[in-house]
Amino acid sequence: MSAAAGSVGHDELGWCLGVVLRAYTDEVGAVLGDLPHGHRGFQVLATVVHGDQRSQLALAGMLGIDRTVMTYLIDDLVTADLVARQVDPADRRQRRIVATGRGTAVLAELERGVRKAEDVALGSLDPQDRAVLRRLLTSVACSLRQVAPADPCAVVEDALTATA
Amino acid sequence: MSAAAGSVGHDELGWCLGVVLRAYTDEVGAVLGDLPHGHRGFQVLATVVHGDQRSQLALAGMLGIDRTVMTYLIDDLVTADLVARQVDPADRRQRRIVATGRGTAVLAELERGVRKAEDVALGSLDPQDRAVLRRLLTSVACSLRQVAPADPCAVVEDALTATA
DNA sequence: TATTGTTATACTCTATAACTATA
DNA sequence: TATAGTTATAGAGTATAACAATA
Repeated sequence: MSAAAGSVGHDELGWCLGVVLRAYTDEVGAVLGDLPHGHRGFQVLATVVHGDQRSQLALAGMLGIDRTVMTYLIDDLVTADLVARQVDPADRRQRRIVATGRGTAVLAELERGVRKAEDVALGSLDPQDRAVLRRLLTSVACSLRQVAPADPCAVVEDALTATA
Repeated sequence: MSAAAGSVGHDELGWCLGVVLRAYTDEVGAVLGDLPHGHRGFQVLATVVHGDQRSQLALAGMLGIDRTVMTYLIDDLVTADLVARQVDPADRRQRRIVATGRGTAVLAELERGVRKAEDVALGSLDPQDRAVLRRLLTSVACSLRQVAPADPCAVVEDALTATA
């Protein structure tokens, strides 16, 4: 039973995920600059702009962030004039989070840089393998979060066509 | 520009990696039980047993853990009688970390459970896609950490043969 | 002088519980 | 009573700097 034979060494999902995620946060962190709360603030902003989940609780569930943390994140995004809180008229307990004009513009700018940073993190793969990896990861993640594969995760099909 | 068209929503590497890593740590955490420091303690133990990097600094570099944290991790693994510190005779500044007999046995047992937990986290993929994802992630991670693809990352080839 | 490991400190992220306002 | 959001607190995880031992 040699070192390369079994489930040993660096063939370990946790190690791989950790290494890649660290590379991602390092690369993306440099792109995001002074955005409040770095890549987590970015994810919140992106979900607000592109997603359909807009209550703080729905955002927290989608991003795997505790609802108590979401309060602070959104506080600082509001202070930075990137998003705003609106009381939901249908249920006055809920706050609908909407992007400001500035927030939408800033996000569009940041997303270009983030996409480049992502490709740097995956730089050792050729474009085809990169697309396959993105597709598989997106599939697993959407399945884990039980996101309807119809709406936002139709992106999976985009990755496929981009590969071909 | 629909939600599914551009680089939007859940087609985002950071979100995918975070979701999958969270699922991994949840599943694996249950398997590891009272192992000191959970999945990080496991990774240290696995690297000690299978890897060839054995100084604390080398372990820290491999696992992306700060060297000051590595001190505490190894302290507790030593207390649990899973590893031991030995002064390197060739360089008395360094400590060589070696597994105890109990550490080796415990790791072998845990690795079976961890492998199952990993497959649970990737459960939505069929076995072939799962192997492809493992192969690509391992490739990226080894490249990022500049691990010699010869020795431990020859596992990549194992994943390929397992796929075929 | 540089490196390995240790210790102390602080900062970020996260988790829990108590509180409010609405339903 | 139950839920959305807030606040306060404590716990992990991590990063920085200062220190001892060794090279």
